[in-house]
Amino acid sequence: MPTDVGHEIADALGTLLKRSTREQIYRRLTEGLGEAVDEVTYPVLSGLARTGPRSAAGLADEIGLDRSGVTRRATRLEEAGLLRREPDPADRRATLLALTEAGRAAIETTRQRLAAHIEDSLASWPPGEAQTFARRLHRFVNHGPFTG
Amino acid sequence: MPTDVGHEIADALGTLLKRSTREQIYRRLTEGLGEAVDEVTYPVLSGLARTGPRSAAGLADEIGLDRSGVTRRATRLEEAGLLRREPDPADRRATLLALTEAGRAAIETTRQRLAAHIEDSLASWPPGEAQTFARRLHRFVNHGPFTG
DNA sequence: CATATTGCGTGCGTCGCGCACGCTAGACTT
DNA sequence: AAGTCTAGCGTGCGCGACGCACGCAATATG
Repeated sequence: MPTDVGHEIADALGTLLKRSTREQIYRRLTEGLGEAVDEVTYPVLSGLARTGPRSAAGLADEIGLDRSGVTRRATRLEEAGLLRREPDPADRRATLLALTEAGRAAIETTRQRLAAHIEDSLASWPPGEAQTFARRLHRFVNHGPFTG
Repeated sequence: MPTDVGHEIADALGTLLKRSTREQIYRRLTEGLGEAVDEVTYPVLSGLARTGPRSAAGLADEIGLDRSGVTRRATRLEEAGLLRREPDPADRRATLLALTEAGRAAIETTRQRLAAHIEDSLASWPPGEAQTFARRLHRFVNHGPFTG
């Protein structure tokens, strides 16, 4: 029960990033999406859903992976019918990665399900606290100690 | 910019668990500890610091890893002088994993440094908000949607 | 005393990753 | 216009981490 803010957050992060916790979260994140979607491929789908069709290099930058990794994941997702490669009309060497309808539907469904699960679990919190927490967490993750 | 609590938290978690973010956090978590300590071995040290000397099996359970993994990490840390194996006086097949003084010092130093970094980054938050956030985060991680 | 069980450590196969290379296509120089 | 340089993608290779299954030693059980 540290009264120290920094330590409390640090410990929470440690727990959150542990393999077991991480895999449990991802298992739920990818539940029912078929075996093509897992901890590794999820960020590809998620990234594409956020930004729309995109080159492999750009996507690699965003999810912090080597381009070769993106290529391989994309191939797996392509074979599963969740993603398609389309030639960039403006640049004939580039290939745009885009979600198929199935891909979009899959990730959207799971996002909904996960969000519902989280909200259920937070239903016992005092009213308003969950909203505040969500905003703070968002701020912490996107503009906090690890993102400059 | 979802007003939806569940989605906002889900997205934040997604970002947080991305490889790039994760590795950045761990890089800072293990900064200056020598190359024996990294994303993989850190939970071993952290777990031992929390619970004291412990059997490999028990530790494996806690950090959600196979026993073989714990064995290997322990060996690495042992060679680096951060951990020592001592026979369990009560059971001669068991080996207790315990931090050495160097191990304890190393992880303590880093915990301090990380906590300070986090607090620095949160210094611009309105007074009290950081404390509240830390408590909520702790609750979310340890008694939230993914820990029953 | 014989058998089953527990606890560790190790060999093996699998998987994900980064790096470096080759190939194609566009950009730039002269 | 031709030659060279750069950008973008995919693939082969080696590395490291992991889980599984086995063997060995020690304890529990009947």
